[in-house]
Amino acid sequence: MMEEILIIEDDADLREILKFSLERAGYKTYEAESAENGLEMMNDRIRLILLDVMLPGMSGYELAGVLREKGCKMPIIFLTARSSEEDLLSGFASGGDDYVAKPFSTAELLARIGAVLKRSASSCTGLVHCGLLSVDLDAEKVFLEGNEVLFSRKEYEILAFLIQNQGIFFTRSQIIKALWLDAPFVIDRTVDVHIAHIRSKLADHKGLLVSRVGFGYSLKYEQ
Amino acid sequence: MMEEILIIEDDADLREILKFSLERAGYKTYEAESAENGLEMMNDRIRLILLDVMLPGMSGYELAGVLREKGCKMPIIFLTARSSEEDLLSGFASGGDDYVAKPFSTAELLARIGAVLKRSASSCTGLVHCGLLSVDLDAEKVFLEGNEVLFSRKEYEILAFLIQNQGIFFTRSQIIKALWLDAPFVIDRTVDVHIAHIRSKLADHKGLLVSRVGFGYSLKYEQ
DNA sequence: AACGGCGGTTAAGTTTCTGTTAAGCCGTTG
DNA sequence: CAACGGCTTAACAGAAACTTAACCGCCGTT
Repeated sequence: MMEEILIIEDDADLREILKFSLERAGYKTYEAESAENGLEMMNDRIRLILLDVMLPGMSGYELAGVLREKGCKMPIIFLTARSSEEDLLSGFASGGDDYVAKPFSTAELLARIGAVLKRSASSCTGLVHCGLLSVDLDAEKVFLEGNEVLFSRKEYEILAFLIQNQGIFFTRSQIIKALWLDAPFVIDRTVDVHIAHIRSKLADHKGLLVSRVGFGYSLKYEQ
Repeated sequence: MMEEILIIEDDADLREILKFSLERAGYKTYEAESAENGLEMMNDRIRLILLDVMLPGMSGYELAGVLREKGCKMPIIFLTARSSEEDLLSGFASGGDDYVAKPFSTAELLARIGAVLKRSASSCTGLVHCGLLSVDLDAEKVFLEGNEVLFSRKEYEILAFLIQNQGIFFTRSQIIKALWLDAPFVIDRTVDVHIAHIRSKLADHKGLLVSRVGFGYSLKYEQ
């Protein structure tokens, strides 16, 4: 599934560079040359807005304010020529998620986009999702395709830990340090066994719980 | 991943307003009504503390002192009545801290929070770039043009080492001394092989990883 | 033109890591 | 007391990674 990004930038050259870089990185892009134009192109498929602050007519900040007032929580990355503190402040004040000063490197921008998208993907409730797997951290329950699945305590703790840090790999030692607060002298293999049990309960979704030699285990929803 | 903020404020109304504003701005909040209470709620997920200076029992300043003594470097934003004690504050304001005088606007507070969080994040950011290559030192992930590329552990260690010392050449022996802490008797050629693997994964960006006779290997972004 | 030093690559052997099953231990429950 | 479930360790086959050795090619020197 391709992430869609709206670029709002009046400089045609920069817009073209952004479009090219983002599409090469696998994003689908929409382009607008003004805030008004961008507002029209808004739709709920768009996952992120790259927003120039200096635009003819309505400024980027104003647009951000309008969007937030409309209840639109989409993440915004502001592009600005000036790197003064004021810009940063007003960018955040209008609810922006990040801020990149021109000139910026493509790699930096891509990295920020990745970070912002990832951040916005994980929600703030006690319910955490990873594909068709959901964990209710408050009730300490696990659901697979909407049906509750029972896990033992240690299995649950590992699963909850991993799903709260999706996409990051943890070695057995790290998992033990994090979860075996009372008995930090447990053998690495103990984790393996719990992982095996978790996997068997994940049934058709074993693929969510991956391992990488030298890096450990991670819960990740791909594709 | 959502930023978590601890609010320590004894006025229930103000606490509620803060909670509401921060959560609307996308932060997760914890609330405490006293310094002692706040100390209990401390955990290392919390990225920022909003701390009233006038609290029943232990004051905000005292709490800050206790936290700093415990080696806790978390940024703190003090909330204080306008008239008083700015000298005292300015002494404290070193090291990522800030203060906001009551009454304050939500926008101002959010801006300050954003600035402080950004400052504390960028001061120790785990993201290092070299051209279109990025390495996330925290998540131990490598990105090429924004797409993740998988490296084995040794490959990753070498790449991370080189990108953190961009532009400097390291001989095979130096690399071995730095990275093979457990087995410093490894043959030089081992490094060559890992370098070859890394290069093949760098695809169109092999040019970033250069070698110089007699000097060794280096990661450098030119032009 | 032959040689030797050096870097790059490939292929193989060896080691380490992973997934799984089985079994022992312990506290709880009936 | 026996049965049970959960946690932990042990053991082993298969997979992945690491290391070594050997080979190829480049380049400067003789």
